[in-house]
Amino acid sequence: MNDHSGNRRGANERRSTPPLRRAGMREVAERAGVAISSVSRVISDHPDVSDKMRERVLAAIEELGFQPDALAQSLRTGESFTIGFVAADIGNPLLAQIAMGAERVLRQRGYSMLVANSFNEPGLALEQLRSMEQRRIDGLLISVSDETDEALNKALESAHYPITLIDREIAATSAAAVLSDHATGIRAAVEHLISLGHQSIALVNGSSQVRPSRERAETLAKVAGEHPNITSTIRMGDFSAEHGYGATKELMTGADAPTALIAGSNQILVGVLRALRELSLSIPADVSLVTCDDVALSEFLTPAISTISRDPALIGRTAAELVLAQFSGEAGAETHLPTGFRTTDSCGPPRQK
Amino acid sequence: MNDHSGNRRGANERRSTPPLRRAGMREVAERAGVAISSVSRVISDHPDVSDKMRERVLAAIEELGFQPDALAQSLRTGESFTIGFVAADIGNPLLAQIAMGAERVLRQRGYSMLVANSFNEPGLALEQLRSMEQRRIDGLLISVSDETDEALNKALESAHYPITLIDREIAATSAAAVLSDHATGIRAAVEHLISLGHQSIALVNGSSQVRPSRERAETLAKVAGEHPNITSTIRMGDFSAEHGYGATKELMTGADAPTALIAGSNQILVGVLRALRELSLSIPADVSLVTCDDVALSEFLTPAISTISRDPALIGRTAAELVLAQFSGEAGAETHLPTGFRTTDSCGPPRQK
DNA sequence: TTGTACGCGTTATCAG
DNA sequence: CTGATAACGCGTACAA
Repeated sequence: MNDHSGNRRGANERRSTPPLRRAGMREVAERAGVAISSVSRVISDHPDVSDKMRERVLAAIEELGFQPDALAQSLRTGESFTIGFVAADIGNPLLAQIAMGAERVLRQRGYSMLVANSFNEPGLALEQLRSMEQRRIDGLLISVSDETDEALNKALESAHYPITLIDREIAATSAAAVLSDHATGIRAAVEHLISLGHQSIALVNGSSQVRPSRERAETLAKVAGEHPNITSTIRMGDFSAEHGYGATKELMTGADAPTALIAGSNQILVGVLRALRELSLSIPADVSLVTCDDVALSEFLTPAISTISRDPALIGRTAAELVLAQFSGEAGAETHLPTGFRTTDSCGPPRQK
Repeated sequence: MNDHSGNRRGANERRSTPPLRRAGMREVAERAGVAISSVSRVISDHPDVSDKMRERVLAAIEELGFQPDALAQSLRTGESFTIGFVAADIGNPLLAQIAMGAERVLRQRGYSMLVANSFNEPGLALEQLRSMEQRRIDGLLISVSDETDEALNKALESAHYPITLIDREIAATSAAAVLSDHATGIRAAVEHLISLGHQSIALVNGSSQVRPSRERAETLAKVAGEHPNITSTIRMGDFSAEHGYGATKELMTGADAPTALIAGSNQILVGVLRALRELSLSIPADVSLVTCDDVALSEFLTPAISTISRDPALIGRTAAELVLAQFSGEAGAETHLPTGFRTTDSCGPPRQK
């Protein structure tokens, strides 16, 4: 309770105030007049310790402000209680929320999270993975930027620790995965657009090297195919505003411009909106608009943007639970998380020709 | 290059494919027919190693896929090459960007980043701090949610490693700090509002326990005092949409409603906008609006919101550089980073009475 | 230039 | 129930 750490004179040869080198089990053992191994037993809650022993040791620990050295513990036990998190862009609010959700449950279970931003470079991601392995992470949460990168995949396959893929699909891996069910969300959006009378729908998509983009593209094509006279256009690219801007300009100034647009990410949405503004196209009079994933303030746009949404914190929490679950032996499971569609005034009937 | 790791039969008693336990220096030394310390010298670039030695060792390392164990290294050397990052809400894009900026320069210098979200609870932050200390972080980046929390401050003061405060001011600490110059940004905003004819300006502010809110409040009061007949109102609270909503409703339905509003954070802005929408008050006809820190999509609102902005990635990079700089002996420096003001149509002359 | 031996702070095994 | 003691994987004086 009180913090006058060790005011007894003479007992300690060092300058009194804060112990320069933090105390170790050794000092604790001496202070308590017991063996070092007994101290160990106390801090690791070993059943075979007498109450008197525990008392003495805990007192010494308190007086010295002892904190066990996690590094030494890890070296000895093999467990680091550290989980790695690698993603292309934690600056993206979606991923930041996922990371936050994950960190929360990890910490609750006694784990710390090591993060790394791979900036869409598989090479960097691999390097970061190595760095984490050297730190003996007990598990890994990763959202690769390219599911086809051989070197990275090989590293993931041969990893000796549990892995959870975040919205990614890599064939030859036994990793667990949290997968968002993009299909139902985009299907709802597309069907809604079709019911409004749209016949030409375009998807300004992200990278084809990752699952979300692929699933969205496939679903759009599929749904379009289920209805007569529906044309679907897909512009693959990267998850950037630049791509959103360029693709939208091309699409909307081309011969048969689509009457409805779906932006494949919040970054892409920014580009799409810039292009539409520049072209003086209004929503939904000139073109209906849907985007993927929530963005702050989107509710205040005029019109608000229809959104295919999901719960990022839940994704993060689930990912964390999935890595931890693998410690109990079970193989990497695949968990599917729902996706919703919230329609707003950004979707309306297409302009009559 | 090739990955048929050790296909020689008989040499290894284990199943051939991937070595179950990763190789250590010991195996490398045996394989190369040298002493274990020589291996150590090679991987730590010790000058006194013959080329032949280096060759042999590197070959063995390659063949075994050896990676040095960072934990053991840390235990031995005392350096963990790990920096902690503690903040109240990494889900907040501002902090996520800061974290990203920091992680980038840390990694470039060979450091990994351990993150923790403190959810505005000093108690949790302290716990996380302890956890990181046990992991022997070499330094810490922290943005406390309450500069007056005694327990946390005491822990920071007595820390044995360099610290950089992120936009926080704690008296009794020798930590370095990256401080945004909120004063000039908000001064520019307020003077602009005054020049438009506003005489009653309100700040829907964040927590008074942190520097940014205080500096903004002080500056608003000061600038108002420099001009005749200007009334300033300040509503302290927390950095939440709820506070923004509640405060705005009260302010705008009260006796002398202000003609201009400044939102103290992007979360607060959301609440302010909700309240204004509910009250059917239009911007800037009924009330002019300014917010602090950039938010995605704010450029697409009608009108776009005037913003007091700063560069979050730069803040993060600077914070990282500031911790690392302290390794070279120098005391914790204080770096001030600029703040700008971008005005848009959300500011206009006040409605005539 | 290279090898030997000890210690970093813990945990775990084995006697007592 | 408690106490010595050997690892964990590596760095580093020190000796050869």
